Amino acid sequence: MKYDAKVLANYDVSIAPIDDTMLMSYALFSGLHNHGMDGLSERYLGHTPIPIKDLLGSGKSMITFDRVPIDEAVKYAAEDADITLRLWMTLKPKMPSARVTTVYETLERPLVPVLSQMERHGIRVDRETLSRMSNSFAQKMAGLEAEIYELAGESFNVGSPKQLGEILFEKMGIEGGKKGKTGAYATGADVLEDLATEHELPARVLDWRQLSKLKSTYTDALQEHIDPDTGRVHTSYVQTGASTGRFASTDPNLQNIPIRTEEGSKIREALVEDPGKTLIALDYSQIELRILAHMADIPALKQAFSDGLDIHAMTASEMFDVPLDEMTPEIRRRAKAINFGVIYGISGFGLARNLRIPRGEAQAFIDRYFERFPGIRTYMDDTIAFAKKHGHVATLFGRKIHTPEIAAKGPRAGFARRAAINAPIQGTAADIIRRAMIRMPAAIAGMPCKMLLQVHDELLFEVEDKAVDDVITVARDIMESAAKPTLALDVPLVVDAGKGANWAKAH
DNA sequence: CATCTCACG
DNA sequence: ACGTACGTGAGATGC
Repeated sequence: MKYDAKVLANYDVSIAPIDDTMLMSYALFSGLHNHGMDGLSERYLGHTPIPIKDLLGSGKSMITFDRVPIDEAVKYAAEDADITLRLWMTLKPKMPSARVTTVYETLERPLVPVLSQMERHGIRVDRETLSRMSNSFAQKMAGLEAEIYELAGESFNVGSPKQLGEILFEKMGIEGGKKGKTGAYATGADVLEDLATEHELPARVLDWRQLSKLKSTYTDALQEHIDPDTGRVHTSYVQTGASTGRFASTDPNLQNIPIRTEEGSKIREALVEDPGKTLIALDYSQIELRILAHMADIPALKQAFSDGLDIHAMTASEMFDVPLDEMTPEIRRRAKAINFGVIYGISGFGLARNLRIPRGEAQAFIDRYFERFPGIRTYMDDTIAFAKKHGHVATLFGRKIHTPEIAAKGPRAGFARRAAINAPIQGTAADIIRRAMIRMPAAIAGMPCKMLLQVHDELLFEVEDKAVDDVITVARDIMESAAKPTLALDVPLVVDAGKGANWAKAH
C-alpha cells in the first residue's frame, strides 16, 4: 500500500481507510516467512503471479512500466488487484487474536502514510561534497595500491579476497592462514588486524578496504541516488524488512551511513539541510538496555537508569567490585561489551571474540554477571521456554516473532535461542519508536518541520530555523512518552537531541 | 547468483 | 564435540 500511496500522491490522491495484506501477513507470521505478494499468492492461492521481469526485463535493458505494451500491462495490473483482494479474503479471517489485530491496527497500518511522507520528502544530498571526497579517496587508494604492490612484489586486485589470500598465505608464506568452508583463505578485518601487528601489507590493505568501502558504497553510490527532480535522496523503508519489527532501508540504505570512524563520519557532512532550515537528530539513549532492565526486572539496572547513572560504569562497578570513582576506561569497556552481549543472547565464545580475551575468562565474566544480576538468567531461560512452548516470542506490545528453529538440533538451535532472547528486546524498542512516529505528524502539525529519516533508535527532522527549539521540545516529548499509556515502564526513556547544518553536526 | 566483506543500530 | 554473539543492505569478485 505504501508504494501505491506514493504513486497516487503524485496526483494529489490520498486513500483512507486502508488494509494491507503484506502487513497483515507480517503481524501474523513474522519470522515464519516473507510477506511479498508473489510468495503469499503461491502459499495461499496456489497461483504464481506473472513475474514483473517478464514485462520489464532486467539489468541494463530493463524498461519502465510506462513503456510496457498496454495489453501486457493490463493483464499484470488486473492480476495484481485480483490477487490482493483474494489474499485479503484469505488473511482477514486468520486474524482472530486481539493482540495480533491490535499490533496490525496500531503499529503497522498507521505507519503507511507516515513512511510514505518521509520517503517523498527525502533528504538533500550535497553532490559536490561527495564528489570531492570521492576524488580524495581515489588518490589515497592509488597511493596505498602502489605500496601494497611493492610489498607483495607484484600487482594484483586488492579488492579480491581470493587473490589477497594467495598473496598473504602462499606467496609471502605468512603463517596462520585458515580456509573457510569454500576452501578460500579468510581475509576479514579480524584476520588482517592480527596479521597487521607483524606485517605491513595487511595493515595497508585494511586502510585500502576502508577507503574502498566509503567510495563505492557511499560517496559514489549516493550520488547516483540523487533524484534529478528533487535534488534529494529518497530511501525506501521496508516495513516488513526485519522479523523483530525494525524496518529495513533500501535504494539506498540510509540506515548504515558511516559514523564510527572519523573518515567515515565525514560522509554525513554531505547529508544537509535545505537553505533556511536545520537538521535535528533525536535518538533514544540506551533504549534496549532500559527495556532489558524492565523486562528482566533487574533492580540495580532500573535504579541506575532512574538515577541517570552511567550504566556501563555501574555494571562494571557491580561486577568487578570497583568503586565508581575509581572506574577505568578498560574496565568500563569490558562491562559495556557484556551489556551488549546480554542483549544479543550472550555466549562465552562471542564475548571472548569481541573482547579478544580467552574463552574461559569471558565465561567467568558471564558467570559473574549472572551471579550479580540473577534476573537476567531467569529472563533468558523463561524466554527460551516460552519460545519452545509457543513457537514464538513477543514484544511488550504483543508483536509476535515466530521462532520455528527453536526446536532444532545442532548449531541452528544456538542461533534460534539467541535470536529468541534478542527479539523481544529489539522488537519492543522498534515498537516504541514506531509509536512515536505514528504520533509525530499530529504533534508537529502546524510547525514548519518535516520528519525525514528513521535509524532504529533515531529520528531525523528538517526544521525552519526559527522553530528548531520548539520542535526539539515537542518531538522529544513524543518520543520519551511513546510507550505510554500502553506500557508503564519501570525505567525512564531518555532522548538526546542535536542540531546542525548537516547530519554530522546534528549528532 | 553465491560468497566475502563491511557499513549501521 | 561443534560452532556461536542480535538485526539488517550493498558492492565487488568470480563462477
